Amino acid sequence: MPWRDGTGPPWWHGKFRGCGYRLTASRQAILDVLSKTSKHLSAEDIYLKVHKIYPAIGLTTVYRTLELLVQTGMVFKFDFGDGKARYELSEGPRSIGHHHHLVCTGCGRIVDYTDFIDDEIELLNQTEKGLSKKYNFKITNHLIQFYGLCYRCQNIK
Amino acid sequence: MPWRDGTGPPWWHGKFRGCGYRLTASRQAILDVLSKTSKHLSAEDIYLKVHKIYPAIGLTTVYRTLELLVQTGMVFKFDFGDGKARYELSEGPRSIGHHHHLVCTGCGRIVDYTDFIDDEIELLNQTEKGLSKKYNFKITNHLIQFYGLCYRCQNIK
DNA sequence: ATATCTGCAAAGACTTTGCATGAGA
DNA sequence: TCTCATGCAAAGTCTTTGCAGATAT
Repeated sequence: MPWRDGTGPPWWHGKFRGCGYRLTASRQAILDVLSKTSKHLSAEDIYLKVHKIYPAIGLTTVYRTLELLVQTGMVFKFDFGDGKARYELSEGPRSIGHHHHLVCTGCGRIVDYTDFIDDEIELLNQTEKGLSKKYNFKITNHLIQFYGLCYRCQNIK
Repeated sequence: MPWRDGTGPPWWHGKFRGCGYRLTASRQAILDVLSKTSKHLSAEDIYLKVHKIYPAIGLTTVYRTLELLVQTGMVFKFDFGDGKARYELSEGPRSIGHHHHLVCTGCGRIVDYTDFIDDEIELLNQTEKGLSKKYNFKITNHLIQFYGLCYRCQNIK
């Protein structure tokens, strides 16, 4: 199974092996799309993109694969309030690509920001530790979003 | 219009007047339920509760009212990943009742916590300020949730 | 070989919309 | 009075499920 960039098997292979799941062409293609994208894709977005490189795939498989990926923690599922779920490859809460979201409640525009991530992460670590202990949770992820009006939407009406 | 506890008109009256919306019995009843509840109600939960004190109401009105309340910022809408939206009376990000959520991805249980709110709020204020400036957003709210497994779900399987 | 995965079609769940009636200011 | 609000029923969207055939290991 050749990797198009010659860098060897993607990091997610181990994950699949370990869990006893099969790494099929569909799943490969979905992960491929997710790993190369500009984020915030809905299930249908993903379906359409994957369909181009792997036309045999069905929307059902996309949903089923995403569910699997979310459960194994490889993908994070977001809700920005527009009725459809969005998916992003999860690189772990402390990895380079980690970011939080700023959502415009007027037009739905989403800004990824990383500006304050360091301070935020530091605080989140503490909070996480405290919460784990107090409530006996094993915390795996967090979600931080700010809501407001973008420049355009502030000036409408 | 008598208030059952004799404390005078609820704080939301002004809100309605100011926006030109009518304060109808349905809306009153919905706000009433929201203001007295143990939180995290879905639209249907609210419908059922309101229906008891105001049987003429329809589910449609609940949805329409909630949309209105969310838009005016009086209510906050949450998604905990179980397919239905949840609603909470918003008391403002710095008010007494403000809390964040800890969500069990195993069983869906939700814990409200306030333990670390003060530190979190302080950081959030700074972040908010920075984001507002940099991205030209008028920020009105934020969402913080931690995800993980509760004690029970950690020990299953 | 065999347990897992997939596509299609149909069902399911939550939410929104159209329209005529009813109610607040 | 006149606009805004409501209920009912129907439609809309996103997502999940059933099942027979295909596939990975």
